[in-house]
Amino acid sequence: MDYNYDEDLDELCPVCGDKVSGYHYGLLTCESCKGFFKRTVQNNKRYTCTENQTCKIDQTQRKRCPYCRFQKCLNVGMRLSQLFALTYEEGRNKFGPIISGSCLKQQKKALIRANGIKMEICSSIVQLLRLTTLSLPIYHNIHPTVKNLPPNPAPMTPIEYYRGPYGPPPMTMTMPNPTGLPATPIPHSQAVPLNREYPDHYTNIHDSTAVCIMCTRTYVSSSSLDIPEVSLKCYS
DNA sequence: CTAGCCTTGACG
DNA sequence: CGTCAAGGCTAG
Repeated sequence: MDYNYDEDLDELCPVCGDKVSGYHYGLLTCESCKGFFKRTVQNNKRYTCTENQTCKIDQTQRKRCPYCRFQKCLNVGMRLSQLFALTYEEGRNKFGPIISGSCLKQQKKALIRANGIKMEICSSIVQLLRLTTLSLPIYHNIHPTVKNLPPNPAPMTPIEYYRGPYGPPPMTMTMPNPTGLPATPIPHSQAVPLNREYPDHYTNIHDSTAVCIMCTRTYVSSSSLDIPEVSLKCYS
């Protein structure tokens, strides 16, 4: 439970409320939810909920309904790195250390300082920031199944979540870059705040707030949240 | 099956 | 070399 890679990670898992052990599949989660998400996707697990698919998931009850747990994993924003790896060269997720590392931690701390907001909202913003940094040409090459994620909280099975046009690839499969785009950062002129066209169904944030981490430009926001520009990275 | 610990590989 | 995240391993 207290296996911690980083003493700084004193926050709670957005899925079950356990102590986070680091960034896993796109956001700060605990070790158990990381493993659960891994097993679920890896083995194409199919769960069913014996209740109303609204089971409460917390540290003590997370074992009771894997269905609702997995839904919550998706709802809070857990994603395969594959989606992000598409934006860089193929192979291991190289996006993670850039977006998920100290950069985001710093961002989150700044958010908390600036706005006094808590973990749940932070996760949403973190997720929002991710989505807003994908360039449109690359976004179009993300598999439609992932792109057309159903509205929250529509249920989704692991296989639906993960299925590709040629059948489910193995977990460790690296996706070739279908665009032929160079494995280089995207110039900010091409970086489009995607949530304007494609609202993030999993964060419930549908305003037009968008921050381009490629150029530190903060787009007009209809949100009252003040997103600081700390740690925004410019690659151009 | 769950969850904690370990190993591996990428990156700065 | 240190850090980080993904995946492997295994005790319970």
